[in-house]
Amino acid sequence: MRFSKMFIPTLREAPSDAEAASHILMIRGGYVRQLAAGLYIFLPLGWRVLGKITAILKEEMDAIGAQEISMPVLHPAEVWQQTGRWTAIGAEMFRLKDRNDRDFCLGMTHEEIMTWMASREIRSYRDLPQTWYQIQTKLRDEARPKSGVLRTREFIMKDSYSFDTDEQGLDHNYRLHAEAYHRIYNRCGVKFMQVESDPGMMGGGYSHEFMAPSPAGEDEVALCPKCGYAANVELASSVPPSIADEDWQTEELHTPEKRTVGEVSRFLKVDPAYFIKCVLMITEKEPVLVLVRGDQEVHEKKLARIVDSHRPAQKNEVKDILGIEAGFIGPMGRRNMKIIADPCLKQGSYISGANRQHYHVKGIKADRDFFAEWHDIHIARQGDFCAVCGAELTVERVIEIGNIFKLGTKYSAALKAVFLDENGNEKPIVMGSYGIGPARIAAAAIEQNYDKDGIIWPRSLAPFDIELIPLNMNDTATVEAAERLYRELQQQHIDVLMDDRDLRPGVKFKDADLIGIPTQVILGEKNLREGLVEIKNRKTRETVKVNIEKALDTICSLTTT
RNA sequence: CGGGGCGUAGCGCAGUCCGGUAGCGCACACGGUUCGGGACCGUGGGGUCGAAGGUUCAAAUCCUUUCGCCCCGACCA
Repeated sequence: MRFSKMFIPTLREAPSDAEAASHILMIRGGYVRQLAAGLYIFLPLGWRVLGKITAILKEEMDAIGAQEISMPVLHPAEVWQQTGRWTAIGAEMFRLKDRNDRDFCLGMTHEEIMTWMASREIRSYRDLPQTWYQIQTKLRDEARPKSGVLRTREFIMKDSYSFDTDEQGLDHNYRLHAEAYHRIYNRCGVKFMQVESDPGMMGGGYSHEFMAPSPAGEDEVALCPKCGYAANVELASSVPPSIADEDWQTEELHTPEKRTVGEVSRFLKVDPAYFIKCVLMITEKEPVLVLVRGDQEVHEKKLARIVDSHRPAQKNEVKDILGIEAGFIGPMGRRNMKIIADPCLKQGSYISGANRQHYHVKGIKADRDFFAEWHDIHIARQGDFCAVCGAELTVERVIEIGNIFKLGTKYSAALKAVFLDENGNEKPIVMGSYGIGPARIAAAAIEQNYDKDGIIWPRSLAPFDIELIPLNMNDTATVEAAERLYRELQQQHIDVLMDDRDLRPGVKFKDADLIGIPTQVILGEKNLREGLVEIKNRKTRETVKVNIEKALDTICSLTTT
């Protein structure tokens, strides 16, 4: 490809509304343009990168026996109504009506439609197992699209779905997918880890996420360096650092106008870890008192798994329900109320609200002064200890680049996707679903590999294998040498971009670094007179001069390793 | 959905407080000099100042409404 013919609108300056490195560089490098919030156009370079990724996805999916198909993006409401997700999912689903006033939605994912297909055609255990996948557009009306291509309202996803007769079959397909994902990320050159995750709205009991470590990520994972425990902090269990047991007598303390743990802690000069943080939550059934240690915080998702939907009580609700202002509520004596407490409060003696205006109580002990249901509900933090082996956990920020779910029979039961087993018994198909976002892989690859001058693509994702840079387009010798090398490289099926623009060398160098093709071949007048060209590594900036006759071989050996 | 910020030429910005009819850099076009890390000189084109309404002799600037975009939070397969 000739640079002069290709649409590569590079930008000298970063757009003011971009923050993440991948966002800035994809725009500056002419890879993408934004149409509206969360809607991106992939320009030729960007589309080539996605093409590289989807090619890898197809190879690895095909290799585990998955079959590529393609499903509509426009879905009739009925199918989603049958699984209950038409109502379970809120504003995040794009909904519309056709001319006959029939309800439709735009597909956020394809469990429903895949299962619908299976329900129509799968009859017998002999038809199973099956794995179907597609690389296709999803639409979600995200509350907050952000970070360029990382969180968008429309995006391409590789989604596969496995159909099995039993749990063993599902286990097998789940494992095959996990292994394929490992190969995919390795081939794409992104650093990643597999962690336990919350299945959330997908339902089913078991799922993992694949995470690319990056400060630009939106998720956090807790990792144990010793035993390898790895989980999204949404569900990671951890043991907070223990505190010395204080043998306090129960006593009320006057704490005028001191309401938060921080305020009372400073006022009494006692570490926040010796407090019980006490929050009133309103659930559908009843108000619930939620307790964590003063230095910890409640994790909404962990709590949601126990009490379902809930919200913090308003100030006036606290007063109505507990009869005391929010700053002074405590667990003591609240026998006829549901209390959920974090297990780290079982031991020790604590300070909390006295249920009396401007007073706190010191010396509160579990199972004496209050009685609770014990659940891990605190947010796992750096410095907490592993619940499995006791080693110190680290917490890292990550980009979610894939997930795998064991769905079980949730969708097949709802949509009557059933088969007859060997004994003629009707059973629901056992399903799994598996997603990967190619644009997120591309963004993660950039977040993990860039410098001040631009992108540094892993070879497997780069839009071209090499960039040829003839410096002076007015020098016949340069142009002839470049054209010859260009032809020869193409004959070797090496993807080559030749910057044949009649521009100053500086501009070409800057653009080349920005675009980030891993190998640059520089043809300068002086070197050519000695029969030499330069081969430069974008990442290390190391340059070797080689004889032009040997350039082809050298480049070939670079691009194949 | 709550909080904050920003909408002025393709991009980055100034001008808004204090009203007087729009400017800078880059990019673009043409001419010339240049040519190994985003050159220089000259000439030139390009803007309903996000939109609507209002105040005023006069609005990018003041007031009201509205739309869009970004960031933080909530939410999120």
